[in-house]
Amino acid sequence: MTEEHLQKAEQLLEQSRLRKTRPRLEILCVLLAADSPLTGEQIFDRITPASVDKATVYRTLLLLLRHDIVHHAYLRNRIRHFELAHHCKPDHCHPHFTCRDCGRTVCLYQAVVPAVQNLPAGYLVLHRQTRLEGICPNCRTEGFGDE
Amino acid sequence: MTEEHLQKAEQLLEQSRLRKTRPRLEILCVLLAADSPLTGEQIFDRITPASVDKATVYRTLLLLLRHDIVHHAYLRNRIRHFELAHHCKPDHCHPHFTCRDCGRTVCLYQAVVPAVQNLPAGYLVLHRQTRLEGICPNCRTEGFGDE
DNA sequence: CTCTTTTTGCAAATGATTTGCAAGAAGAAT
DNA sequence: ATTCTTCTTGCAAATCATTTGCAAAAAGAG
Repeated sequence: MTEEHLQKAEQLLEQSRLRKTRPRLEILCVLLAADSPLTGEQIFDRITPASVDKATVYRTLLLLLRHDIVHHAYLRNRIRHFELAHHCKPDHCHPHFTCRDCGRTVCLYQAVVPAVQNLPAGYLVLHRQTRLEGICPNCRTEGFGDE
Repeated sequence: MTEEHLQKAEQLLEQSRLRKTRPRLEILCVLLAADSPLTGEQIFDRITPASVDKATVYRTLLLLLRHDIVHHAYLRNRIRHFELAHHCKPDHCHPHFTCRDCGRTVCLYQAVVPAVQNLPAGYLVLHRQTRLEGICPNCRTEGFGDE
């Protein structure tokens, strides 16, 4: 929990006029330090041990979700993953790539998702989400070792 | 459970060399008759009452998933939705549209999803999934009534 | 510093999905 | 058709992520 993250966390709460409490700051700092979406459990584990209850973690994530400070996605299984909404445009999130080999998920911030073509008339799209599945660069090169 | 669906269901099981059992046929018929992805619970409810155990429904769906006869997606909440893989190409499913108003999800079979642009080098994409959220034509026109 | 309103911790509840296990079908072999 | 072996099912109980009730504790206003 660096000083820089802490300040950013406070700023995020201020912007939404939310009280600055210990659990909220802890959770935001964890998310600020993360480089991929995390589950509630993972967030709980990364918080200063036992300083925040798990129920509070989930409750807080729901709050942050309502204030659009974090976004969530179901990446692989039925477990929800959370990440800061930083890199998301109002109408769509960056795509998520999940590796079938190592199971890791990465956010592809720089990738561009073109609009869906040939949409039937009458649908108003407010939000888009793209999930990619495959083999990550890491796992692809690893195979070469023993062939 | 029409005769036509029953035949199609048997055919699907044959193709994967799976035993034709009562629960499997029932479940496939439900999915063949559905026009949108269904949850395990919904499938259970639509089956001839009490003829199949709920655990069997889930177990069977997992089996069909492994044989690529059905696909699944998390559409709104943590609940899994299942549908026949019929309309899916090997590398991607049709997009799903979920209405924020009525909550219904529809499959947009005719929509075209362009490939993601500017993907970082080294990623091998095997599967794509697109989720759209917004207002459906039905809910959009409904608003005009009382304004 | 007091007071009012939110939040939190703790424990227990939920609810979708899984799993263990013995009884019951499917399909192959006889 | 009957037997046999293997795969499936039903039932009940277990999981596990997530929620919820409630009284105690903290935040921020006055």
